[in-house]
Amino acid sequence: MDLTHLNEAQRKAVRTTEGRVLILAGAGSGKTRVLTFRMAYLIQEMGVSPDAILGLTFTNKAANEMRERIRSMIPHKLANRITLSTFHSFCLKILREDIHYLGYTKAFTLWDQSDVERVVKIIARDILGTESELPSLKPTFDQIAKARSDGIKLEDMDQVTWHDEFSRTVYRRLMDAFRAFNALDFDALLSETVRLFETVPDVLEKWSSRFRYVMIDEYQDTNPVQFRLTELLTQKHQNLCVVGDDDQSIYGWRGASIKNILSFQGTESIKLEQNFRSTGTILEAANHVIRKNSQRHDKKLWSHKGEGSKLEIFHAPTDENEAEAVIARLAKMKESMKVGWSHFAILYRSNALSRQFETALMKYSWFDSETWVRGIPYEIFGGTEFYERKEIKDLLAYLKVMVNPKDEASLLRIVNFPRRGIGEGSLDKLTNYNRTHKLPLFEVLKAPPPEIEISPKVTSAIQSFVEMIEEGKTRFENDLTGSMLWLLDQIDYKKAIKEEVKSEKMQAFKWENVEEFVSALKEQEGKGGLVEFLETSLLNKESLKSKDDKKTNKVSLMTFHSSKGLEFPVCFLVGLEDHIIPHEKSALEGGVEEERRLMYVAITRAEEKLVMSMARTRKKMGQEVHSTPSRFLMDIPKELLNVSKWNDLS
DNA sequence: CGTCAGCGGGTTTTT
DNA sequence: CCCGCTGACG
Repeated sequence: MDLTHLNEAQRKAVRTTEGRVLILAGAGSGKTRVLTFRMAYLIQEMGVSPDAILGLTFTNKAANEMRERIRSMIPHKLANRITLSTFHSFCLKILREDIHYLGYTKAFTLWDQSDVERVVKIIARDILGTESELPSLKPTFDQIAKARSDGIKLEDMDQVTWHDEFSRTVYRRLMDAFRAFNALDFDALLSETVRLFETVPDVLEKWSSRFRYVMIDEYQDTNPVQFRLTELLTQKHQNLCVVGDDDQSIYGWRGASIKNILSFQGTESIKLEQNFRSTGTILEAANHVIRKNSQRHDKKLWSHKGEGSKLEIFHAPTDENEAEAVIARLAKMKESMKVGWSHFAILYRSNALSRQFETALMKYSWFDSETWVRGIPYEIFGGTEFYERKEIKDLLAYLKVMVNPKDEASLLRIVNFPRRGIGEGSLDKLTNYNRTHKLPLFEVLKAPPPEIEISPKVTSAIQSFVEMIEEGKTRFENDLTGSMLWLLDQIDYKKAIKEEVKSEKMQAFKWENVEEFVSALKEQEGKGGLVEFLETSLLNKESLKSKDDKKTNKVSLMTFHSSKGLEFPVCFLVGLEDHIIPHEKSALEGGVEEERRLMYVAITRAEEKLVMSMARTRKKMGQEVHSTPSRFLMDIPKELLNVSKWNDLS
């Protein structure tokens, strides 16, 4: 295999196939390239069967990208046999095969955050009784989320310092609910797989003997449960290659444990420090910012691209001025560089900052082939995802109930939406009954026991609801799209939207989403049934989003977090003020190191030019506040900077 | 049972 | 300032 186009460190990483290998891959150092070469090398040079190789990533995008690259290197037939998926899809695959050992059935459904929150609320109300006021559940959610991503088991719960007994009880009952409702959420996919491996040795034996070579991407983002999972999976063959960059660990607040990469017990450690993305000046600035951190593997990025231009920085009087100045510079650069809008990205710490840049982009007029155009095309990445939208979740809930009638979170979501006269009073009686008798709610709806007092009106509403679900179940088995149209008609969803939101614009938007949902379903037609559709819509949201937004001629707007892994010729880092970055809330809990890494991630997105900006006063939650430049800017040597006046474009 | 006003809460979100 | 949820009313 030809490895001559790799540098020395990359070659070493590809050739070191045995044992526990740590590859510290700096930003833009060709990490994906190394991983794919390594897989191809294992197959072609070491004679390893592709069936014995497992590659785990965090995103579908990364998994797909790797698959594509591998397919260009080795025969498709071989490439397709490599198991290359996200942690979550991989666990799903295992659980669909073996979850019966844990008391679920294979038809289990997936819950998203809102389903879990709904159930936690029910549990909380049940514990506290209907009379007392429901306290804010946020601390409880946070505690439970932390315990779950740390993989604290129920029997070990004493180890946790619980804020109060309440959270502990909720946690226990949430875990019971998963089993009772035959449902799992994202965290449970991982933790139940670990539990399965730990309690059923045969299952662990089956999966761990199959994968002789395991590779983990973005290892700095793994949480303790994922750590445990990979350790279990590789304990037999001990060939584990982890790739990551501790300097880009920015998801600690979500449970990721930077310790996993900092104290990885390996037989070999390789650093990739040559950067193929950015100019020397950009890298030097980045190096200066990150080296102040104490908890890190020492690394220093360098590149062959030459020094490049200095980093531009300016300080505007107000946030509005800042946005206007950024857009004016952006437009001017586009003109002089003769490039498309997609060469530019505007990156910010938090979503709230995007507004003024949107406004400025929409207001800006520019000259395009002999005509004046008002508004620069842009796209906001992140934001409310398609599948997070209420109308989509409602429809998903209908489908989930048809697949798994035990799924009470989904059932409660739709039993009276759109309104069909099954009010809270009647529902309370029904849920009380089903909980005391330990029956699935849907069974109770099917045959409401006579001792429950419900009006005939409500009874008949329940009956027709049940009949509709039952009929839908049969319909969806043969035809997805047609059945969906039938369902939309049955529940008169168009009318429901009209009643829900006033503005016609919003109604049209929501209906468009529904139509998009139907076409997503159409695409699934022939590829699989409802179960598969529900899986992709929850675990692979990206693939079902409208595809036309790729490679379009638009300016990209996104948070520092969402920009990880991406690159743009020109990046504008905006709102670089103390309290924004480092964020005031992170500063308190010693999270400043993570904020610094976030700043580092943002800087290293730029290939050619980097422009940084801030404002002296900013509107924050309706109020004017004064702000000062980010302390991280002080770590960039003056000679790398070109300080300009905010309103001076020359 | 359904509607609307008034209140609390607002950092980041790969799956 | 802007949102979603709760709880008091019609």
